[in-house]
Amino acid sequence: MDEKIRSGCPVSLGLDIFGDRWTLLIIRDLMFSGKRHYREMLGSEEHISTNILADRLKMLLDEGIVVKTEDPSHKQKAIYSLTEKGIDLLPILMQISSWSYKYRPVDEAYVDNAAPYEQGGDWDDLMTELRKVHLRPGDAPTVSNGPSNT
Amino acid sequence: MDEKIRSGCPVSLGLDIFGDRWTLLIIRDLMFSGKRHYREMLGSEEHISTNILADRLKMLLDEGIVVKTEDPSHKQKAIYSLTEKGIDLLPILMQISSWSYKYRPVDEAYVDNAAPYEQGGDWDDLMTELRKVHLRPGDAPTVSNGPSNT
DNA sequence: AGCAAGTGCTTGTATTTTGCAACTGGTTGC
DNA sequence: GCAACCAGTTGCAAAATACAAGCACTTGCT
Repeated sequence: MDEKIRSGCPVSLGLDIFGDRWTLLIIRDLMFSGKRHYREMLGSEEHISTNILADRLKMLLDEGIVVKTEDPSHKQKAIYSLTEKGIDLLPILMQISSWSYKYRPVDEAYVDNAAPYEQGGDWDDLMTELRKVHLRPGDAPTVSNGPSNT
Repeated sequence: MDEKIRSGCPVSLGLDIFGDRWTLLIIRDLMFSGKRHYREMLGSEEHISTNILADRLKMLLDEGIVVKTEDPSHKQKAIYSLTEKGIDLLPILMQISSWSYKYRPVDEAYVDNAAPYEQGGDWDDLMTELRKVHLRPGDAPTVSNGPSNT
């Protein structure tokens, strides 16, 4: 089930998916904070509501940006991972960060991390790293989420 | 008059401003479609509502991302221009486009334009061009809207 | 064996934002 | 002097969001 498409413009088509206050923060958690579980993302400092998080994760699964697997250590635990499509969102997050470092009051706690994310940075290394962590080959999703199930 | 800040994270700080369905489309209109007037933006194919457009333009003026000047040709006409801060959003739009070209059903009408926007493209030339068109030196905003920040 | 804490959510409700359509006060061209 | 155009504003319904509980389990501890 595709979300509503407003036009064939590439900017618009991107925003149709992640043009909201929360979606890219979930991606950020997966990419940079090493958060892989629902409760961890709930605990991020922006305090996303549990129903919104559930809704967005469902959408990201539907879109093939994220996959869900079982955690062997706990039958109720789910591990969320980025797909290649999700990892490819990194340059967008990087450019947003870059702009914010220039124009917004970024917290000092983040400034240390700023260097590697600077313009012309080595995103490729970072993406390679993300692929290693998220894209374990042969690791098909074990928690099926039939597109558009209830 | 700062909008609500959820955290000091650079991604979050960016989304606090343009993390919605419409704001970046307005920037796109100013950047790529040569639209400089209210009515022109209203006419874009995504059909933004007039109250939303008015609201977002007000916010963008407050944030110093856009400035408003009088159109000498018509006393009621206003010209909207990007500031440097606004022009610096170009890399974000480019990365969004790039991702959409790869993963979304971009309309054929846009595919011709795709080439110059490809990865590693020469955004600098485009930004130089935008500065020429939007940043006319000594052209201070003639319609004051009391920006409350830098 | 029993219980508290933890798991990914769902449900219900109040508040906020959005979408839609009509309308406003003024300007301009003919 | 009048229709078309200008940048918006206003009012209302619908949708999205935030907040707080609750649910059906599983796990670790005793």
